Amino acid sequence: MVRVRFAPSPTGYPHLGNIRTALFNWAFARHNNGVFILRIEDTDVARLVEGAADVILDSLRWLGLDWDEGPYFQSQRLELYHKAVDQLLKQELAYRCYCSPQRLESMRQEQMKRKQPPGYDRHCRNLTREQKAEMEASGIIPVVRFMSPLEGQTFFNDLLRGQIIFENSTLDDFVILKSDGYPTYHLANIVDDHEMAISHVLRADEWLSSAPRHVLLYQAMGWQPPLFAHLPMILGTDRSKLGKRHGATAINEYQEQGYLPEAMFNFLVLLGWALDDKTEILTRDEIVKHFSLERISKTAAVFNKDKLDWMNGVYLRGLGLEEFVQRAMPFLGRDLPVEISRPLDTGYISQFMPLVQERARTLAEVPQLSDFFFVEELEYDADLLLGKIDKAEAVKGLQASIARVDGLQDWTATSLETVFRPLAEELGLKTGVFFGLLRVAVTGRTAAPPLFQTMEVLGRERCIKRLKSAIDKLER
RNA sequence: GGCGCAUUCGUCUAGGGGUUUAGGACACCGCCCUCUCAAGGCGGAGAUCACGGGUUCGAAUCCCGUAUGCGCUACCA
Repeated sequence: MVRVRFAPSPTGYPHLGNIRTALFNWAFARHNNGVFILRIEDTDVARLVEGAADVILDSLRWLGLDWDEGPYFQSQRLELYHKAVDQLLKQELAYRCYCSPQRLESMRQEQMKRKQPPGYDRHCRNLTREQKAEMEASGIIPVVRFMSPLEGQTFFNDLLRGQIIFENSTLDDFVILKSDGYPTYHLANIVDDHEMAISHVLRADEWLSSAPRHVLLYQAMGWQPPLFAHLPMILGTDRSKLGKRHGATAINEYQEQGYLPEAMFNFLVLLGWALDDKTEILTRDEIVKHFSLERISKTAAVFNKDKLDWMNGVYLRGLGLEEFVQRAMPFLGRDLPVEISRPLDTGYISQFMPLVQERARTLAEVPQLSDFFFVEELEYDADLLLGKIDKAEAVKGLQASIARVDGLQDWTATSLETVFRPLAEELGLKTGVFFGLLRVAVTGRTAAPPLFQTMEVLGRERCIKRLKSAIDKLER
């Protein structure tokens, strides 16, 4: 039975890398009809970020990474860890350490200065009974350290990278229980993974170095360790570990920026995993069907926003009109100028959304792509009207247009086109130039959806008003 | 500094000894379509597969070194 877990710590908002790890775990579980467990590793009271756990849960829900068990909170399972610590203490596989943070700090400084590998000097490892009693009496609250073997090797088989071997002499006596009574990651992690019968630990590469500690702890507890696979990391553009200085990294920011969860899902799975030599767009079902550890790459991946944008556009265009409108609505409400009265008219919006849908790469672009459909007064620089023609020609063209269109029988894209094409010729203007003039007059910009379709949606009244206002602008 | 992992176009990747003149995608450039933009179609440029040694009839693919990058080296996860 495959049982995997995603075990984030609520010390910050989940970034792309965290979520990609969650995604791989989820996909692995679903592919194997296994169980996906969510566990919040909130053992660092000092760095805990208010609300982070909720953001983590929301982000997972947003991407549809549903969990079968949990969320468990380690802060509510302290007895479990204390029990393990007691066992290790009793077996003399761990010991209390009374060293002050100051002593540890100066020890490290000294080691650095001498270019020695930093690590706990095992000062408290061999305290005499009397010394221990003395320390206890002094009122110092100790930490508990694991008694690492001084020689030999610790090894395990990483599912992705093969046999990994560490010299025990390079390991120090790491802390397993802090003085505030909370366990460290290392201890809590192995206790819970054992307790929850985790079969595979799929976690980021950054944990590889501490894996031998975990193996040692499993051995000390007399437990069978799970299988390990250390996943490649996701790096920033500068190839370093993802962090705040890389701009938007928290997954919820992408939601706010108008990325579709299904696009994000697809994009993220391809950061470190590939189906074959050409498939880029995969449905969630296809991913579940084909996902396998063997096809996970071993090298860290740089996050490429351009490709995400492209992929999001693909998904956006694949949406049905109604679906697209529904998804775009919150963004229109949020970003359209405040003067535009709400609630927005869905019927009207649905008329031009097909035009916008083809052009948007994110939902957040929808408002700026379509604001001229809403706004009463267009604001633009009159010079835009004068692309390749002079003022007189422009005014003449606009006046002729108004005259021609004022009494037009039916106001549709096709009928408008049959009016304006000949008019361009009459005016001696290339269609590109003439239509460009009209486009600016009607939309206030040089790049917009097809002119006549736009005019049809805008309606006669509004179009004529805008043509007139363009003349005003020129003559002002 | 020590330990560990990694190294194929700018980026994401395919490749698991001969089928490779190293394939695809994003981005980039050009052409087509076209009222602009976008989308789409076609084409192009872009990787001496980090480097150096082996093994082999034959290596991007296996082995060993070197270099570089990243990670860890906390009473953080």
